[in-house]
Amino acid sequence: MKRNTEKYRQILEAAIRVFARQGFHQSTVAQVAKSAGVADGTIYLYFKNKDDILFQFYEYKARQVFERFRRAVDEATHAVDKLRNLVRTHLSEFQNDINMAIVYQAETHQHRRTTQEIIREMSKMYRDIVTEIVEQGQREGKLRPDLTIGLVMRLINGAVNEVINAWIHAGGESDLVSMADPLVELFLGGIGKPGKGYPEEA
Amino acid sequence: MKRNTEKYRQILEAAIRVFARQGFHQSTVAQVAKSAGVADGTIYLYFKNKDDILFQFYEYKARQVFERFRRAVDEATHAVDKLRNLVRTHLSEFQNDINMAIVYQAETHQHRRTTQEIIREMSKMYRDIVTEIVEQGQREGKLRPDLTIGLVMRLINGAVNEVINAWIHAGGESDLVSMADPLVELFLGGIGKPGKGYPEEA
Amino acid sequence: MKRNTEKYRQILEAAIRVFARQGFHQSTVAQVAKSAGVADGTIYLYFKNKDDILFQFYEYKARQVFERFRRAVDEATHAVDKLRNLVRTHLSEFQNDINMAIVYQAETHQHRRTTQEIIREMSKMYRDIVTEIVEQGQREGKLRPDLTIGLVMRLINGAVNEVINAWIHAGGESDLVSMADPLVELFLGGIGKPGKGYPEEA
Amino acid sequence: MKRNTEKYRQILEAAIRVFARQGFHQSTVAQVAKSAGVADGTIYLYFKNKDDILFQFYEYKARQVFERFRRAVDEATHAVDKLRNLVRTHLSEFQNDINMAIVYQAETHQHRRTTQEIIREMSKMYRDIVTEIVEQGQREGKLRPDLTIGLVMRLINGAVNEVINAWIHAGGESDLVSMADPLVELFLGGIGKPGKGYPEEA
DNA sequence: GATGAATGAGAATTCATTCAT
DNA sequence: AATGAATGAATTCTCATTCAT
Repeated sequence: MKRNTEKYRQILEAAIRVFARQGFHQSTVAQVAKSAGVADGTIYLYFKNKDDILFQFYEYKARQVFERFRRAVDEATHAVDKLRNLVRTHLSEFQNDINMAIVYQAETHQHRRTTQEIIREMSKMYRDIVTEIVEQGQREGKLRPDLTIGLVMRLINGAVNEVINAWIHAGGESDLVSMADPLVELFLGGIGKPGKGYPEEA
Repeated sequence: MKRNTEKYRQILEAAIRVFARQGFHQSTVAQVAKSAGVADGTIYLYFKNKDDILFQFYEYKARQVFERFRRAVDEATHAVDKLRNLVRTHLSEFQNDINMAIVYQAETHQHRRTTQEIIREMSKMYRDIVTEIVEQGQREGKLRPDLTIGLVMRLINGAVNEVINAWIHAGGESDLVSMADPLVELFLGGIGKPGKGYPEEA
Repeated sequence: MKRNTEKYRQILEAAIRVFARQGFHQSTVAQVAKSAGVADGTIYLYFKNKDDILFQFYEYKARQVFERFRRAVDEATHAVDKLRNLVRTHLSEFQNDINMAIVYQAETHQHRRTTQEIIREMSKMYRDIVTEIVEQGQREGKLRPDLTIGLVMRLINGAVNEVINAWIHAGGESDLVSMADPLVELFLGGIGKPGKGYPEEA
Repeated sequence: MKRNTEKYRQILEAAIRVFARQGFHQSTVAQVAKSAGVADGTIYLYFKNKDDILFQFYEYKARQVFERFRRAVDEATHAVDKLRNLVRTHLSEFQNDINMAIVYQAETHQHRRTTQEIIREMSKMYRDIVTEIVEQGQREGKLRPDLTIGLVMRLINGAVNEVINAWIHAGGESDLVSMADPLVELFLGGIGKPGKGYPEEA
């Protein structure tokens, strides 16, 4: 069960390619093997079973992505810049690897026992980042003081995910990253006309 | 292939129950039959095949829900109230039928040929509603004039979906509808502190 | 289990139609019922089960045909005329009812327990007719005295069946009966050139 | 989908055995697998599906037989000897492999889409052989000059098939090949008494 | 380590037959 | 007698997984 070998990576990438095209369930181990250029049995030298491939996808690919979110956020000083970095990185990472994006979006909502734990962990990572940004932003006086962290996280993550989904559905052609700044402005300012009672009175 | 009979409804509800618990793919027709209290073969008197059950779920259940969104929105006069009704109804419909919610959230991201068309149709319905709200809100001077409809739709739909997902993951115990107003306020006012440069200058 | 009623005949005819188009096995009882304009369950008021429909086909249709062979043969006085009548009637009966012809030719070679007995019986009828013709023909000095009855029967029946098969394969358009006299001449005279050593020396 | 392997042959032979005993339709893939001593799934490594087994039977077994007809005919110089070789080989090939004989006779009259093409092809092969024999025989002055090829082919093929069928029904015990020469004499001389008006005047 | 042939459990689906109405 | 909805046994086929080479 060697990880970090060239063949491990080769199989995992092939799997993501195949899963992206057909969905995890519609894909067969034989297809993954063929796409990876190895024999069917070889898969089992690197992965416990088919489910484990998906698990490793989260463990090895998705986790990496989330760690880059962390790093991107850390590169900024102010909360609003951190937020901008978060959204930008989120979009650019998914744009850079559309197969990863497709698999992530499609399989994350299936309540699989195998992946439940790690998905929860990544969700927590995201929440931690947003929490940090919100609290710092409030200290900096840049964000409203009455925010519910959980709700803000859902607002941000939900909207970004939805933008990614739309991009996938459209074929992944357009420039996803260019949506980052408009999105952030929307997060910050909302859709209500300023000075019209929303939401200063809240 | 009788629709609208008692047995049809009975099987469809059973299927949703089973799919919600195990996911569509992990569920067998035999399980659905057992849960519906009918013989395996009976399923095929009402549904073309297993995929057709999922299709009918969208056609018969989800479509109904989206039509209720439409009606709820139509009951309000002003754009902001329409938005509030949309979000409230969205949350309350899903809260009222958690199995429907689970199946909808889990299966909508799978790019199944069978369901693609109807999902796209519902997505369009949603976009039409948001478009109407935004345009009216702008005419009323309540919403910012520089909004990109697509982005606003993703903001709203994405955030609401994410809230629903979190609720599902938490076991569906809490009161989902109570999140409606806070969410709407967030949409309208954003998270930025008013008067701090976001986004009045835009 | 009423026979000889109008509905019995109606179902049997429908069955033959359906079996002719699709083969016995590929046909479903539901298709037969539909083609007969009755409910599925009604079939079982007239036939024990699906196999019984095929059995009744032989019992009621094919047997009738073979009895007409008998009668046609009896109408002639001389052996050669009897033979001619046999072949003519054989061809004309099958030409008159192509569905019967198709089902008979297709299903007779399947060694079904249900139909074995009656097929054997009809085979015996045929052999009796041929035996009679041959023996009479020999007494009349018109047929060679050294014939093996079994072989003659196979020659005649086999050739006639083959002609019918070819006709079916060709779509049943051409005039089958017109092959009768040429066939009989072939039976009588063979394909060898007379006086060239065949088969007088044998 | 490896052909020409030992296991391929093993499964095909087992299938023919099972089909001969029960008929193609009455046989299950599981029975074939068991009879071949392999697992059910193994069948599908060598055959596309159940129908393909029957197709391969024609492609690999029956075609071989027909090619032996060709070769046997080519070994003779004179038309009548060619005819004799054809009939002898036909009977001896079927006698040598009674299971093949049973399956061939039983399934050839079912108008299956899968096998239609190859059966037609073999039928054409047979017709070509007969045509060649007849034309050569006429040139040699040994066969009547007024023969209809199609009819002659049906006479020969039909009679031979009928002889084979009778042999199968009788349990395949008797010596089939010994019927060859009597059959050929019958073909050549017919059943009519020479000099009695059949068919010298034609 | 790598292979890929073989396995056999498991699932979808069909359809002859029954039986309450 | 007639119906046709319901049944569930039976069958084909798939595919994750194993293991001898």
